[in-house]
Amino acid sequence: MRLSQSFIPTLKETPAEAQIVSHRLMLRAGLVRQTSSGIYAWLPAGLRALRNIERIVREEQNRAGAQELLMPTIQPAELWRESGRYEEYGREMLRITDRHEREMLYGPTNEEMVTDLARQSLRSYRDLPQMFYHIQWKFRDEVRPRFGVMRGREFLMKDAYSIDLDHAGAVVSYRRQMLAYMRTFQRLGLKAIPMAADTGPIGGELSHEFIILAPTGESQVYFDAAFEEIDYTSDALSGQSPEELLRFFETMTSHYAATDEKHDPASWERIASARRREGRGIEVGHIFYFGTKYSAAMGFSVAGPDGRPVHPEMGSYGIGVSRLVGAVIEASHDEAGIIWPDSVAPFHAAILNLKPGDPVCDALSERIYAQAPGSMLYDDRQDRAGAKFADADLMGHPWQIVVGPRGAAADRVELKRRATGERQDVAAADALARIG
RNA sequence: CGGGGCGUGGCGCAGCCUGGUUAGCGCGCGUGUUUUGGGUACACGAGGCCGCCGGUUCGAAUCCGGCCGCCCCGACCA
Repeated sequence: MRLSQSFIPTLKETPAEAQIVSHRLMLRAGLVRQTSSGIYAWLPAGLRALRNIERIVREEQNRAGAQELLMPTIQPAELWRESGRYEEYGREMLRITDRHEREMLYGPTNEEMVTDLARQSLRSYRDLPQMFYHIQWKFRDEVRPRFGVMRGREFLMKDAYSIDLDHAGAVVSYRRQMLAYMRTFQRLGLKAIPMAADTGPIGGELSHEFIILAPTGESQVYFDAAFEEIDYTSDALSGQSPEELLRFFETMTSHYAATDEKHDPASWERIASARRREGRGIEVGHIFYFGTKYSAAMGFSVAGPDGRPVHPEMGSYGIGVSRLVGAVIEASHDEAGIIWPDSVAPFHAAILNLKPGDPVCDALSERIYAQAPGSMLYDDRQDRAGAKFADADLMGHPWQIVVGPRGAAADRVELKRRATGERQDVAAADALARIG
């Protein structure tokens, strides 16, 4: 993408409404613009980051055996009356009436709809297990939206649903999702900690929330260093047989991890002090096992092996995809701007042409850009070098390829790694190979 | 929902208390010159129904009332 022709409106000053660092940087780097309280438009660079996160979430869901589908944003109130949540959910649910006076709602989650789809077509225990997911916009009419996309009213969420014949099967599905979550967050460059959690309005008996570490997180968290040491993407964890999943789950739940509300100093003291870790955390995912809560309430049953009807055991698994864009920035930034992990960055590298109009600089910049126009942002603006450096740091590209008159004459460019600030002078021909 | 605050060119703000001539400053934007490896300097210029509606007044950005929007703290959440 050529910056001179792109809609990436960066800001030198911070808009007054933005309080936390990710919100400020998202506005300043031209990733999003607010259209109403808690509702945002995603601009080209922001959308690219959002799509990258979405892609990783999708790959890990597929790997976990979940099938992607896409359910609507608007749902009929009737379904929610069946489960009893239409009344329960309260003002947080955005209710809509269509022209025929039918009551509808903008979905805050999809348990009812999944159960309805399942009961229409799943009739036998032979049809189970099933695991579905979709990545769809949700709406929760928060009393007080804040923190930019981290706590918006409209947000993009991955929600998955497991349907198993019995408790044993449901627990395997639950563990499978837990592993997918750890892999997903690791690939996003985040340190994630699973913590036992309350089940809230979704209900159920087994639940974990996933907290990622960020210096500006909302809550204090305490955990065992073990969580930092496991490579969740390793082959050892790729088999996913029930036995392997059990071992994994036991590892996850055997180590201490708690938010400050549930922190137990006595247990904490029992951990070797060198292994104690604490920090600030942001919740980015939540998984629930809720058994037959919806299948029973909504009359979803399948024929069991003995011919008798059985209510399947279900679970649901959410990841706040749009929230993660903010969360990644909270976890990775400095005074100058965003520091994107390679896997999330809207652009892998920016080419900074320090002297546009100079035939040598232009030719060299164009030559590099032509090699990978899809993954690079070419700063071809008629602007001062300082402005380009500042914008590139703000936008957080993992790499900057600096093309200046001095180096270009010798066919050399400077590579800057955003995360470390490290610079190296390399032959132009080697530049792309060096940055992967 | 309880408590607090704010709406003035694209962004950040001043002016409002103590109504009165062309509504101001910085940044950004445009043109020209200048500068050329970390937001250059100078000059000229464009851009505003002062959130909306109503009231008071000879006169309202300024005073009064209502409405709308946005932000912060708290309770609540992916």
